[in-house]
Amino acid sequence: MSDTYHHGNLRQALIEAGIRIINEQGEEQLSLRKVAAACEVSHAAPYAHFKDKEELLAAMQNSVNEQFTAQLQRAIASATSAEQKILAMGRAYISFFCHKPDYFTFLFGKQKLVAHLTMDEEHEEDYPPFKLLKEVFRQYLAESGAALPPAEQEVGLIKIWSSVHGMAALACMTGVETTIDWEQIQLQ
Amino acid sequence: MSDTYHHGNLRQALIEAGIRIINEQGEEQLSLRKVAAACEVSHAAPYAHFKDKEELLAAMQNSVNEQFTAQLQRAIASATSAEQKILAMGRAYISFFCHKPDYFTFLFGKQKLVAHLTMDEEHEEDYPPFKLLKEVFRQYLAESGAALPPAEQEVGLIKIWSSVHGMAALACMTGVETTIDWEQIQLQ
DNA sequence: AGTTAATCTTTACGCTGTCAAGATATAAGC
DNA sequence: GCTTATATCTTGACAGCGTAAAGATTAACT
Repeated sequence: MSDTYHHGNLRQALIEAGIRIINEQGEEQLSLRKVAAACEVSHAAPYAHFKDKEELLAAMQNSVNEQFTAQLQRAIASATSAEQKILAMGRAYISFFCHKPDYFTFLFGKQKLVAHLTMDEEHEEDYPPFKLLKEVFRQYLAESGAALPPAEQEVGLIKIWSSVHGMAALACMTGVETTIDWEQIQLQ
Repeated sequence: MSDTYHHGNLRQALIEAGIRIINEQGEEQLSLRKVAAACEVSHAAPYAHFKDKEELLAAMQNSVNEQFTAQLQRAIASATSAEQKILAMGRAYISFFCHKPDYFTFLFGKQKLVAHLTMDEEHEEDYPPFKLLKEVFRQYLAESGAALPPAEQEVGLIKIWSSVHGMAALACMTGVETTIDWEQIQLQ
């Protein structure tokens, strides 16, 4: 009878409503029923699009990860040398979470990252931001000319990601992102 | 009537049962009612000792943090020079979470760390592991003799903590703690 | 037009955190 | 020693949660 029995694009609306709730009320306040209500839909409607609450959360994380990856890509594109690309990417990585600290816990809170910490192969299923770093680091190795043994290459890769991710974590956990200019801290 | 109407030390028992549940079933499976049941006590009994679920969680985190800090202190005590103390502490930091990855999310999942990232003052309320690092880093600066300007000291402090914490995060998130010997990776 | 599949609603269930009221054990005061 | 008070624990209740089943509504296809 009603002209809006079908929502039209409920799946996407649920994802966006969920992200909005996280930004406005925090992740702890997020519930399937609230997300459904925000879309003006019954509390069981989401089950037509997601088998689980977990599956909705995964879709939301995918969406946020796309924003994150896009920001990293823009930073890389804006730099010329491979070394500058790495530094720009690190700054963008930290900057992203300084502006949205809630996203840090949301993306990394329940561990599930796939990342082969080796330089030898390509792994399609690797976490996209990590794949980006690996690409740029490969360029850096080629550009610098030094033929490092594989073990040292992997250590270098881990060191860069660790310090960048660690700085983002510290900024978000300590809440001092406003008093310290993290992006200005030299990475190497 | 019953000889065990009063538990004796329910508060501590609840804390330990909660930590046990996290280790055996994961943090997501933890509920106040399960913790109470594990202590063979009614579901509302915890409210005589904790105003909230959050307050019980905070007490559990305190307990885990004490184990963590104790391990760091042992590592520091086992080294001679300040430089070795820093390296030993970093390895212990990473080692702690490699052996208990669930503790990483549990301790750092909901951001709340207090840490004044400056070298000039003492702050009693700072996160204990951070206070330890600050102490040892101060020793290191004195030992190395180089009189760095305060800004560079603080950057050094942040860099060390970031890379160590970041490595622990990566180890826990990627689940490769078994294939990579994180403790062997040189920190500096 | 009639069938099928996708989408959404309604209803129901068990689990959760929390509160209020009452029961019971310990401690304190006389 | 008895009473009183306080801390501790139980019972019962409530709203909110995730989820499943059954039915209603719409869209798509033949």
